[in-house]
Amino acid sequence: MINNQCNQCPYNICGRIPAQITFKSDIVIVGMAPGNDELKQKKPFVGRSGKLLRETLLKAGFDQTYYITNALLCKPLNEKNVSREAIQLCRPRLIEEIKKCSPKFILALGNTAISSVQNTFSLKVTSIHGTPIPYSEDSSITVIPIFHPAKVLRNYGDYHTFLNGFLYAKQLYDGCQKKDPGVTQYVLVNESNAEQVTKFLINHEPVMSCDIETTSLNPKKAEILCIGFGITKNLVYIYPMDFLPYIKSIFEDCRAKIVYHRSQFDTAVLQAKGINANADHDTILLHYCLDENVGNHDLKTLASHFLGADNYAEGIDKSNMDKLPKDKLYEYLAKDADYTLQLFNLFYPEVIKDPNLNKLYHQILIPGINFLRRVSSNGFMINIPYLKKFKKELKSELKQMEEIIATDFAHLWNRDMYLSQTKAKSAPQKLNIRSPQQLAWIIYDLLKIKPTIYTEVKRSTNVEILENIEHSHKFIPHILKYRKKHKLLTTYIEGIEDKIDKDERLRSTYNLQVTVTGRLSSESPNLQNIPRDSKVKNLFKAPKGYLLLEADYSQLEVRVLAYVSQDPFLIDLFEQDKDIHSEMAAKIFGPNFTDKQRTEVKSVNFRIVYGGTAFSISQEFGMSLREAQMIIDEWFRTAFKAKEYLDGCVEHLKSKQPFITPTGRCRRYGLVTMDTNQCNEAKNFAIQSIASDLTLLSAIELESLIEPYNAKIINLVHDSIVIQVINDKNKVEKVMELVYNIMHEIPIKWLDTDINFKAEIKAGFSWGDMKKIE
DNA sequence: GCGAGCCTCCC
DNA sequence: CATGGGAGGCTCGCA
Repeated sequence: MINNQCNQCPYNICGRIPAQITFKSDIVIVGMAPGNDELKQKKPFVGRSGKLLRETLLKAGFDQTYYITNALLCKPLNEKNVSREAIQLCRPRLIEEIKKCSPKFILALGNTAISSVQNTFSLKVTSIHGTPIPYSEDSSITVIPIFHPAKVLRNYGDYHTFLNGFLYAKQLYDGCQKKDPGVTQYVLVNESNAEQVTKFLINHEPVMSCDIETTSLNPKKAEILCIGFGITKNLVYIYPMDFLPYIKSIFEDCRAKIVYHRSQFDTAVLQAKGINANADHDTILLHYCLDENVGNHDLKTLASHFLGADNYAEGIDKSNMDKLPKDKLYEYLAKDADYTLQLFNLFYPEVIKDPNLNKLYHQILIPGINFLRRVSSNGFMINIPYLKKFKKELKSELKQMEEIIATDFAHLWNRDMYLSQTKAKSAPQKLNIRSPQQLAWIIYDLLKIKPTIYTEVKRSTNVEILENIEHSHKFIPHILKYRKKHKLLTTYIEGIEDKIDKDERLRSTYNLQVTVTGRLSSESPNLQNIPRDSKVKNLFKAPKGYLLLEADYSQLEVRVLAYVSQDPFLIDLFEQDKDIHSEMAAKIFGPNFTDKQRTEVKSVNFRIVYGGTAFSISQEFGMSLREAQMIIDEWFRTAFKAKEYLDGCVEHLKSKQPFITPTGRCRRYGLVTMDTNQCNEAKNFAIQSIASDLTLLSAIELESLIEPYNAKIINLVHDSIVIQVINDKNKVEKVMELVYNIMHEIPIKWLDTDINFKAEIKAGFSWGDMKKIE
């Protein structure tokens, strides 16, 4: 099938699959391009992707009568970035092939296939996955975009979505109706109907959706433009903001439960306007219960996947909604509210029929999301004069260091040599010290330094490598120092400064639906990765007249390991409140262990719960593999039940059954690959998950108990709770006692165990200067 | 302007 | 090949 087009194609030299014999088929499957296996066998989809594709087709109920081809006949030079030119050149051939098959459905796998089939580069598989669209060449044929199986093999969490795509395709093939969200109608509230509509909404039962449109994505700055209430499929009532008293009365008196999508934002905005809104339900959390694998639970994506909604948000800028004409704004709001309610009616029955998910949703996620909104709203006080001073210092130090690069190290940069010796397409006149590519050229090509350690990234310039070659050139330590300071300035000084509110407080967004294990995530800014360096932590302070308390669960994950494995050695250790690092060191090295050995064991104690290997330990401490292996073997010989537990997790993974924790968390591995990464994840899941839930549950429980003592929770970091409390001796003592007791009791209550969970409390006026309190 | 890749910070 | 879970800043190539 070589034609004139091929002569112009950049991939013409790479080898191709020859023309296939076409045959009539109702289903045509279009992939991307051949890989090595495909080229060898001269057939599309014969490798790992092909195996997964065939298995999934079978699982979805498709028999063997489909025709498989690719958007490209040749192997691309760079699979991650396929040339648009090549797609267009190969397209006429694909169209011809499809025509000969005369299919009813085309399954387009991945972006390259979709681009070719639909003759456009604007469709992305992640947003239109599983949404049927008419074929660009013949609208009587339906195209269904689905992930490329290679994507699923790289990220097995996508398997659920992938399988759902095929299942839906099969339903359509069998003649089922397309999903249809219906036509959303809205009633605009005005002077004449406000009274009546409000009364109607207040008496409506049992559930209604609520969504608001605002002028900003920051709840503190956002002005509400309009509020919509969805009461039944396709029917939404919209209040413009002139009706605030009516709106208020709905939130105060309504009998229905209110469902939001990403309730933190809407309820925070309403709270800022003096409306006491709390989330009864949240579709983002419901979907998270049903699928912890997808990181994105965006309303638009869910509405498209589950309701068959079109791309109704196209061209709408969420941060600039006041620029939108009113009719467009209302239509958009109405759809958001309508789809939220429709999704709720779809997801909620699914969640409550599973006792674990039901418990997780009602007892943790819903109380949790309202709690986290309040933690965020409390905010963490920043020492602004100190921040300004710190910033100035760092800026001048960085400038000095850049000048040294420009003068003393100028000879290390040769633009032309760099361009000719690397694949770089462009390069600056002066060296950019922040560019890993340029740095790699200097280290590996110009200076020809050979690091003695291995890294996953080729020609890496990361800390490990730089420290390894620190003495090879005086330029290297300079880079290390620069990187450190630059990180400090950009991420922790400027990144924080940008986000301080008018009242000198920093408010992070805590997400409850991001991680697969149930840990929280924190963003804008991330308050969970503030450097331990006290110089940075001292940016965070207690307000005047207040004190900071920080309560940490000590060795939380090891204690959870003791719980899940019921290991007698570990349980006994915690029961007797002994120092786990010393006890373990004594078991491994005998009673006369050195401080260095204790440090090594301490590190192993933490790594064990992540599935750490002898290799990584030997790298960290520069010991032999044999020595590292000995430590691990002895560790597991001592805590043999822990070993059994971790091995059991791998067995459980093999069984393809979900992992479930006592708090109702569920980890489903749709595609079980049994690779190292997945096995380690399986070992770690319950430990990390239970540990983070214990902290969250303790914090939720504490919130109302410490409130009478003028104390508020202002941050959470995985196993620690940061509290601000009025600086009054009696009140501080009372709060500390409560914290200590609750953190001890929550595991007893939730895990039904007598394993001794213990908190450690520190106090201070500044986060970088906290002293342990006995 | 966007996304991938790299790097660095946390538990 | 070789420890799990995150956020975010920067560069660079592409559109």
